[in-house]
Amino acid sequence: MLKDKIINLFKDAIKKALDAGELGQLTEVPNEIDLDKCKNPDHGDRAISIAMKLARDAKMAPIKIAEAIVKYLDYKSIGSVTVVPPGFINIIFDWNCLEGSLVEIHREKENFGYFDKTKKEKNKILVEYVSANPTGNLHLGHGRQAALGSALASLLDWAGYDVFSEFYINDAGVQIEKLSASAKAAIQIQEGVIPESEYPEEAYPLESMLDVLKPEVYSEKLQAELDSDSNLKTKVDYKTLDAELAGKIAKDLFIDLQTKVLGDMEVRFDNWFSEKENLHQEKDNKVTEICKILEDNGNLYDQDSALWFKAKHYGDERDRVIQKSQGVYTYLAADIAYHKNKFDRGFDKLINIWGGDHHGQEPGIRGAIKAINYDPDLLELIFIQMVSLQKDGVEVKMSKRKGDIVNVDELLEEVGNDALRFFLIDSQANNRMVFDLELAKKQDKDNPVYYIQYAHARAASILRNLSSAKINIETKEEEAPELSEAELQDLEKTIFTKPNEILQAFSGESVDEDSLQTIRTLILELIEFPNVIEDAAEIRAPYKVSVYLKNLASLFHQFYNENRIIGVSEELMKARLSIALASKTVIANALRLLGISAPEKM
RNA sequence: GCGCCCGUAGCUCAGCUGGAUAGAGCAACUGCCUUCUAAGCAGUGGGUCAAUGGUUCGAAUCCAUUCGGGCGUGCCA
Repeated sequence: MLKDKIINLFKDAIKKALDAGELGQLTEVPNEIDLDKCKNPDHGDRAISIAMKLARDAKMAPIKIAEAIVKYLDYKSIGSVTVVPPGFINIIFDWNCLEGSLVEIHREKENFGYFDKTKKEKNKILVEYVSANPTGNLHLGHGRQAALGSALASLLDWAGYDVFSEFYINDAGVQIEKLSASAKAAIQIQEGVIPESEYPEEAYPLESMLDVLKPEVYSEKLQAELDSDSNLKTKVDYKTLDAELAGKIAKDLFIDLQTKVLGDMEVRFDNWFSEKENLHQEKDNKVTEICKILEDNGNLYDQDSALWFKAKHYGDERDRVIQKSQGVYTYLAADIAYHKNKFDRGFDKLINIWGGDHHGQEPGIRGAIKAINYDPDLLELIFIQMVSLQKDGVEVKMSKRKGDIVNVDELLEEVGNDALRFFLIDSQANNRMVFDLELAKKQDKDNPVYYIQYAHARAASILRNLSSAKINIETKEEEAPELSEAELQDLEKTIFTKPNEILQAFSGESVDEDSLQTIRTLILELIEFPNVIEDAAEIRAPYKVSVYLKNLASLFHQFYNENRIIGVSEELMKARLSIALASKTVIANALRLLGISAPEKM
């Protein structure tokens, strides 16, 4: 990568300047040197501000440091540099250098930006996200977690991590009991056994139960259950319906529904981790085991006939109940067991994506991890704040209250996956966001998804048109295509591997300065892609990729408008084509990373 | 009350591990289609970076305090 090359050149220069004793009291080469973008293109392509940062330690004026560094800098292979007060070192790349980077994009194609996994140590990451209870459909909040979580998993994968994604199914405990009561009542209402007025108050919304518990579905499942259970051919008796069975059916239906909705969002997990099956087994119960470990460590105590974990000792604001007085374990107990299980599977890093309203649980789980002698620093929590929906200009707050839920599948149907994912990814996780329904539905330039996809489609259409025959408007005769199929196939070999020829075409033509600057800016942005991935992965921020894409698309449209490709000299055509195709490659890669389609035609 | 998060253009947001003149998109207004997709481009207007103080060569960015908003503060999950 060009960036690494430049940083290394600067490190070498600083080392030489140090050895020559020209950097004052500075004693060592800095570990980190940032390569900054220039806000003003007149300043150059990239800037280094290390001289200002070293000024304090060196006890020298920044500009003197910059001059000393440049004196030893071998910049010939990248271009030219200038030193500007108060101490910026500005870099202007020469064409060959930019061209070399373009060739790299063409060479790597769909792998451009994808980092080698063998180069990273300690790179096994588990990303757990969504983890909705199997007691209802997925609402917009889950949708944001799904979009961001899957985009993050993908981003980390691109950045060279070995990513494993997981959905924790919370299929044990009180919410399942509540689901059972809800499901039983919902079925009995539909069978006329009880009136709707008798639907329990402390139950999940009836409407959401009715969504999955349809007569033809539950009757078949109940009958199947009955048949497998006995040899008697009896009919289902809805009056004596077993709540647990009704709950199990509802749970399975909700898991199926969630799986389908997530699949429609291009969200797939490596593992669906069932709490019930993995932690609450009859034999070798992991939750009781965790309590025993905590007890042996002296981290538990009895009070009011409940078992308490000494969370306060580990930094929480108070102690937490782990087993209620009636003997039931709390959510925390299972969660500790789950985290122990994750650690025991040998990941180097655990990332949990939680709803922002769960942030109060962080000290508790961290404390517990410490209490069972695992390293809480390996656990990273990402909190995703609420999404509110804007409809007809009015903001409707999302909450779990009855009737106020907007489900992901409805949104998917309304705006499509590309727009849904993009909008949900395109903002920082720990900021609340507003989902503008009308904007997401728009299929025009106002909608950033279409704007980006359109850039890709435009690039694709150039390629298509190059190799297809044209009809002359005046003579109505068919003319030969610009490139034959064979030439098109050969494109990469013929125009993309000769670094000294591609961009020189521009200097031979009467290309105006603005157009050249557009091209420079576009190429610089294209080769920025791997850096964007690295930076975004580092701070776990997929939205950086979407922000990058919007900017890149804008630069491409600008380029497209200023530079015709078909109908110019062959030299110029190839030079421009190489840029258009590199753009197509990078846009496609970035969209793929985000789980959004890159259409060839729109 | 305490804890966490947020506050940048009318709206939605970038920029925040300190760097050069604070940027996009939408909305408003003005140009550009006989030429590769106008789902586009070019241009104009729009700011007390919530406020105050501090740190320093330099602060939207870091620190403190204040104000405003959200969430949390259960033997719920």
